[in-house]
Amino acid sequence: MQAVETRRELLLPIPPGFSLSQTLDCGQCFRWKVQPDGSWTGVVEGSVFRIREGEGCLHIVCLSAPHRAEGEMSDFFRRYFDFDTDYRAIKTLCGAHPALRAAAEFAGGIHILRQQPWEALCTFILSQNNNIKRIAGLVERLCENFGQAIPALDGTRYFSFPSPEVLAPLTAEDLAPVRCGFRAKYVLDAARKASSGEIRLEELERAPTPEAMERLMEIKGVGPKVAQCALLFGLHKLDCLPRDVWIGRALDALFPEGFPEEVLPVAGAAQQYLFHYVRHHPEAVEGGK
DNA sequence: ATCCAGGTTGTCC
DNA sequence: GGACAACATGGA
Repeated sequence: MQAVETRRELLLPIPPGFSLSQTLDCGQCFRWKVQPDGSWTGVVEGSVFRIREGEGCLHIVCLSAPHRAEGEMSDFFRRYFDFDTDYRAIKTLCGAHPALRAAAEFAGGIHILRQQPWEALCTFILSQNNNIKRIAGLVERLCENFGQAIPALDGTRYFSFPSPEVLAPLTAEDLAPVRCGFRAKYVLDAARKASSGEIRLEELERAPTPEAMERLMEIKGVGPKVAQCALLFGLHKLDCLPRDVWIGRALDALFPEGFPEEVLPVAGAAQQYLFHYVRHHPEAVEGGK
């Protein structure tokens, strides 16, 4: 089946196993909201979209002024949703390990999104020592206060994610309305280093993961976990295995001998299955509770 | 009221 | 090197 596209709408066939709701609600992104009818609305790279899954397709509507030319939306979303990566192969790798197999069976509809590097870095700086619900609130207020308003068809106010250049000159007091507490100074340091070119996020894609991590950790408030999240979700480095409290518990309980070596190259995806699984089955890693 | 959340920093040893 | 409190905020 082929993608069907007009200037504002797109019917995009989905690969087997993909799940829109799992992908948008697994803690890798914070700007998609589920609507009462089950569709999702969100802002990606300055445009507003509404998406629903059905009949083996993604039904995508652009609610803002289309930024892409005719025919370009399908390539854009194929890439955003990572439809060209073979997740079946990843799940086959996971299948050799009972715990990973269970996680992959439960959460195997997840794809690792290709988010903007700056947005991924910034949102995961805000994520530290925080819960997903509140992270989403911080991100929303950051965008409302410092992003650009985007006119949309549905009468709702949407905002772009603020660029490093917009944030760099601000002070921690300026960020008060975001209510992100001690994280404000971290966001500002990241914005300054990204906007000055001291750290060029896009160029880190070429660097090996350990080297890219070292660069990112030059930013105040960026440690190994946030760096790995920025690389996994913003630069699609699938070998990253960010270790938060949930994943830490899961790894301790399920892989005391260490994470299976043959899965390491795609540990980021496997990790995301695990994360989604233990969030819904905390008893599976009982002991840490 | 105390604990916890997709952690990191600064300060002790 | 490792251990540990402190850090803002808000929900359970």
